[in-house]
Amino acid sequence: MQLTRRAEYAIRTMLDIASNLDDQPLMSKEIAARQDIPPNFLIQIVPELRSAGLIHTVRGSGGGIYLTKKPSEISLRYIVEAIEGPIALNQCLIGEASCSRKPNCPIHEVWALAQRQMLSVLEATTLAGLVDQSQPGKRAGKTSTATDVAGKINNEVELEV
Amino acid sequence: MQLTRRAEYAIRTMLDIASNLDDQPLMSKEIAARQDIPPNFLIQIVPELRSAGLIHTVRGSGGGIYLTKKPSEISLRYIVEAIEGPIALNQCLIGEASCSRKPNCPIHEVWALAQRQMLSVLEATTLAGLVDQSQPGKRAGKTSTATDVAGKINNEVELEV
DNA sequence: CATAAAGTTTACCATTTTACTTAAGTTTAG
DNA sequence: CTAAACTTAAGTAAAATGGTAAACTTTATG
Repeated sequence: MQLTRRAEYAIRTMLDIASNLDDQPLMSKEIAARQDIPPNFLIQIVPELRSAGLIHTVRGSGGGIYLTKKPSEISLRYIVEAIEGPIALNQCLIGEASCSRKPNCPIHEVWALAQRQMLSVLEATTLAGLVDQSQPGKRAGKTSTATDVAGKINNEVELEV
Repeated sequence: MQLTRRAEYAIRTMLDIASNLDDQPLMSKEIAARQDIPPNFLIQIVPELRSAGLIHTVRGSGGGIYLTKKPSEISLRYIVEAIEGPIALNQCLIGEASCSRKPNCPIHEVWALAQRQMLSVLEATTLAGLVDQSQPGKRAGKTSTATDVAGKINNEVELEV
């Protein structure tokens, strides 16, 4: 019931790159040092982010990592699922035919709702929003922070049961 | 990031007992058979529910299990935490001093919000509500189903960031 | 009072996941 | 050509997961 370290490190890495204002790619080692990530662990995570299409990597001297999309287009959910695969708070929420007790299992419905609530936060939160929150003052335009999301959730997020 | 089988089985067990209209205690074996739980696994889970104060157990012939509280007073969160310990979607949400990156870690804030959203569902859902949902027709008075909760979440649940 | 029914306790087990570490590549700028 | 940087593939110790099994205690009932 907990985020893995891999995924947490992936989020920190993405956030570190998004916070980088220069155009030159960032080295994995630098990111690891800044974000308290075991460097040899991070170089294992980087290829996964690349396979998921979240980053580009440049090999060789002077190489490094940069984002493939704008920070405002990358949600936390997307990063987590790139590392851990689809989020499912209960086994019965995996795929369609994964629970023999459906239909009419009230337990299933509750977890489905709990998961939608959680995902709505992870989807509404983008790297751009997180950068704004850690770098106030520099905030520019339409991004989304946890505080913003908290206000929105109760008004705008669609809920269906 | 997923509920353990232990906790899922614990929920089914509690729901099975709450659905029982007789006054006599239910046998662990019967519950296991009805709820698709490996019987030898369930007899390991039952003592944990007892230690947590959720059920009373009666030993010896004619013994069995019954609830210590009214189904309307037992939330899903309570059952899950009885088995798995406190829920924490991210390591940094465990206790107080568990994250060296606080304060001002935007990642922490997002997970805290996501967790509150999830917990609000698990707290608002009681065994009584679940019983109602699986046994329509017999519904009596003020209980809470997933559908009800979905309606409530956006209006009544307190959110602070 | 014997016995079977029921929960209790403890120990064990195989498999998978987690969080890393290590080492031998490959690519590319300079 | 060589050092910087990512790539690939193993390996590994510890913990969690999902069970199974066996010996034990308590209690109703005949």
